[in-house]
Amino acid sequence: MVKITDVARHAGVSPSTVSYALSGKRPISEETRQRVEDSIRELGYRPHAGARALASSRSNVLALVVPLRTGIHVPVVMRFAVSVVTAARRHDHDVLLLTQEEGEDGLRRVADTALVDALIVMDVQLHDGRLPLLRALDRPSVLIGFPAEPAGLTCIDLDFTAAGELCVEHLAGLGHRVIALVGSPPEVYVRETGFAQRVVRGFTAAARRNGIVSSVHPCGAEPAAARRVAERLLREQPALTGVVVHNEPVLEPLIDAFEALGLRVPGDLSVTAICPDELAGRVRVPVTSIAIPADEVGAGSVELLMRKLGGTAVPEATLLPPRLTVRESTRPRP
Amino acid sequence: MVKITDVARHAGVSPSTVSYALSGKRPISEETRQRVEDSIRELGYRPHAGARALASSRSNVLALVVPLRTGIHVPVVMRFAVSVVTAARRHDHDVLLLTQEEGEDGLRRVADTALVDALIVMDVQLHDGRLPLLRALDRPSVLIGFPAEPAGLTCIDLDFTAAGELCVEHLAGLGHRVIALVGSPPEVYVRETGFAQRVVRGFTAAARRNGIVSSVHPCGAEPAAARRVAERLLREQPALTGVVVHNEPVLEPLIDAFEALGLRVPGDLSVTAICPDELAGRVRVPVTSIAIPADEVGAGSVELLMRKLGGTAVPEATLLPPRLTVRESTRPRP
DNA sequence: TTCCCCCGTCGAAGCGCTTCGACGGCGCTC
DNA sequence: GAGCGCCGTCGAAGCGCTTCGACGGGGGAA
Repeated sequence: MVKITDVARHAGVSPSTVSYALSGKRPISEETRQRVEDSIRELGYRPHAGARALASSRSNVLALVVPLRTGIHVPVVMRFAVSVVTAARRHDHDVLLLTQEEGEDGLRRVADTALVDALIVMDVQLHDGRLPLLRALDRPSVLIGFPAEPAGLTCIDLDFTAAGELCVEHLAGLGHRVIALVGSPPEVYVRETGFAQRVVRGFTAAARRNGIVSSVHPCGAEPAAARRVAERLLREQPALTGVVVHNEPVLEPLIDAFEALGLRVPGDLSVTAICPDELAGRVRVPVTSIAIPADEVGAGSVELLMRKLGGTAVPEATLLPPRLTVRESTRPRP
Repeated sequence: MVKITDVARHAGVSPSTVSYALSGKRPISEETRQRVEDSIRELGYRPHAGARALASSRSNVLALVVPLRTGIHVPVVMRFAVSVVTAARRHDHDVLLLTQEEGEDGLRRVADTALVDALIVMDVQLHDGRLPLLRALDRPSVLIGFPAEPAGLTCIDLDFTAAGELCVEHLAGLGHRVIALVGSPPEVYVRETGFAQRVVRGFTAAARRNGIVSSVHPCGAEPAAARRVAERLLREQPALTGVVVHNEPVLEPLIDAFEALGLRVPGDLSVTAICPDELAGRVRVPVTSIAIPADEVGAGSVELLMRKLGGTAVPEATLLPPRLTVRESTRPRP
């Protein structure tokens, strides 16, 4: 293994000069820096991560806690994870993967052993047991999602309330007067996952504001559940002309079910969704939708952490505004 | 921060004794160990990961490279990742997440900086550019999947050839004489991803051996592609009574498409799949399937790495035997 | 011309842990 | 009863890096 002293000797400088040339924490003449860089390249020097972490008390590693519960859409989680890794690399950091399963102990462990400098926690519940720990930890953290009481924490997410509202406004603008929200699986609401409830709140508020008849229907992730919901909607809301879907795996089956029941999309029924663009565009009838901005959220959470690590204050709440993309599944009320 | 010297002082022993009590690398009297453990608990001591890594030249971190290409089923990737993390934790290791995007440089970086002790690489291509690097690296690695030339490497995966065969044998045993394989998206074959081609090979060989008329059909991941394949099969193979599906997202849409074309499953058509059990059981007609043993593969890859890190020799190839679970989608030929 | 300051560099002191050699003391063996 | 060996523990030497204080020399100000 080639170490910093080897580079120093080869470049004819002291180890500290090599270190400063690398970190830029003190001025180094252009000429010396060049020599050092040449030596580094020539010898293939790579600083030892552990030694660096020990001396600088910075590991340059971020912890990412991913959820593995039922009812959450795995591809979205993966997109978050990938964007976090990519953004972290841009800041010369790596990402340690933790599963929800390890829970609080895992968080405490990686923080206390100084394995990581900071933490990103996904899938936050409204009353999440990890919140006190995160507040108490001596390391910065960012939550993807909002708990009921976010004071003292840093949170980032799509503004799901506004997303629910925006879907309704869009349908209202097209003249629809009776609409329904097909939501996440029941267990997601039972767990009090913030984002699902926020969609409901936005949806309901906007409907009331627009004098629209509305109803909310949690729905399992299986096609059969979608069919049941579709049948029930037709039965109970015969005047229905607009549907908002917040449940990825069920989007296409639901449209199929409506069509099987004789309702054309968008002819008889306008459908909007809150889901990844990729999914919305891939459905048989491309669906007007609000994207889950996984990349922005992932990159944003890393950005926030970097600022906190740098000692800069950051806002406690970062809500990304929803953007609605009109596709072929919505149309003015006939 | 409480360090090992604090614990030592508190327990009335030397730091090295604390270290040995923790690692068990030298005998420590039961009484002393007890005192040390009490002190550790009382003071809330956590060894500093960087210091440990520096002194022991072991970081207790594994690198996991996850794919993010199109055509591979994300939930399966996630299951692998989670099982790797879980297994790693059982061996007191953590997992660093790398994306394919970083490529060879990322692998070299985490290995050379001693950030990780060993590497797990998923989604290996038949002629993967990373293979020479992995062979040259001074750190052990395990591939999930098999390249064309696995000599000098350690690989683990489901025996996809045997899986393809087993599906055919099952259908043959039920009397089916004309069968088709609906495979992964075309790009997966173009990339020469080992597992997809192995299924084809096993499928074809077993069909020939059993005197069965067979055909292979790559298929995109969208429902529309499934419908096209279903129509084409009916047109070109009117005598078809058995289908093997190796394409997760398309499994249910394909069955729907067959039924829409008037073919009942399993009445007119027997269907088997190679896919996660979770998916197979969730389809409207629960599908006879061979599971992707993500947990065994993930845990197995960690186990192999641990043995390699321990200096034990391990087999170059570990092929997990396929297990077929009979559900409701297969039936003797009418 | 002199003084001061700052730029660029060096040396040394750790960061917190592991590990190796050493060393008492006890129980055996012969 | 003397000696050998082993068990349990200690002390010290690093592991490879960062960082702090120090210092020589050159340029600008007075």
